[in-house]
Amino acid sequence: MRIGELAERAGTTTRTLRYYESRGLLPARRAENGYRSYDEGDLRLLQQIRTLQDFGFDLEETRPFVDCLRAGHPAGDSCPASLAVYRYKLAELDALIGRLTSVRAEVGAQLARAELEASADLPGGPAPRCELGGQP
Amino acid sequence: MRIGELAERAGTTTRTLRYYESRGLLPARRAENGYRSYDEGDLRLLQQIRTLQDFGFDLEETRPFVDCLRAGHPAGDSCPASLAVYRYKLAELDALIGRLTSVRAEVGAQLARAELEASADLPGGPAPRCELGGQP
DNA sequence: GTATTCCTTGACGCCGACGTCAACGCAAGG
DNA sequence: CCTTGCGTTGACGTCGGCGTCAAGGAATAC
Repeated sequence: MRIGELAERAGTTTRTLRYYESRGLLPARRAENGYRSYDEGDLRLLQQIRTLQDFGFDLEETRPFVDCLRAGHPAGDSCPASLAVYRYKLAELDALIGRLTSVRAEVGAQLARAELEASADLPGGPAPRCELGGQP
Repeated sequence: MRIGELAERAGTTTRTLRYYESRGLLPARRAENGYRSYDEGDLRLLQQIRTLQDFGFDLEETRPFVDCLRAGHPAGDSCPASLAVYRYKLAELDALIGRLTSVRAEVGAQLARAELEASADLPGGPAPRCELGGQP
């Protein structure tokens, strides 16, 4: 199959495939007329790349999976190098999620505080101050 | 104060300050010799920007806070536009954290599965299969 | 005077994963 | 023959937030 068909079947673009080839990730055989020629195996490699990309893996990080598949293994993650990337990625995700979660808490707190102060300034007077048994 | 001092006091670089000015975010007065001149108020503005940047806000998203401070309000988030950015950012953070969390779960599951399959292939035979009361 | 350190503007570099355009070749249908 | 629609390579553009020179002026120390 040619580049356009592969791109369409994988839900990507020809530009992307040429880019992968330029990175040495997905080299293509060539037909007599110079056209790139792909088979079903290439589609599988490409699907592996795309899946990991969707997970947010860097392109380089997909390489062990692709190599693993091309080495004849049943799955891209059947090789130790792939597992290492999984583990690294998990640690990275945990760190990122942790940071974002604490940022979310901070921002949420700031918003709550700012909203309080705003509602305390707007109406007629310092605030309703609710009906607490304080200083009358 | 001049640009170097402001940068140092804010823990950033002169390049960053010039960049902010080029974006119209933190314009500077000029001394007679052409040097940029800042005061304590500018430091406050800059600190506001840096805080939000550390939270992951885009530079443009800090603009309402800076404008708010410059308008004389006690805090950068004392204005409705700032609160709107807070809310937008919270939604964005929630969406991102959600995506990352589901990706983390996916990757974790893939790792577990791949590790299982690896350990089932390596040793002498299909697996130890533990000592369960099964088919002897 | 001169050495040092600050300041000025301008402009290119970087990063990743492509998008987009240019200018061309090749194959097939009418 | 001509058009249409694939393919080819090459090269520049994108985005954000600066880093990193380069070439020069200004203020201070000695």
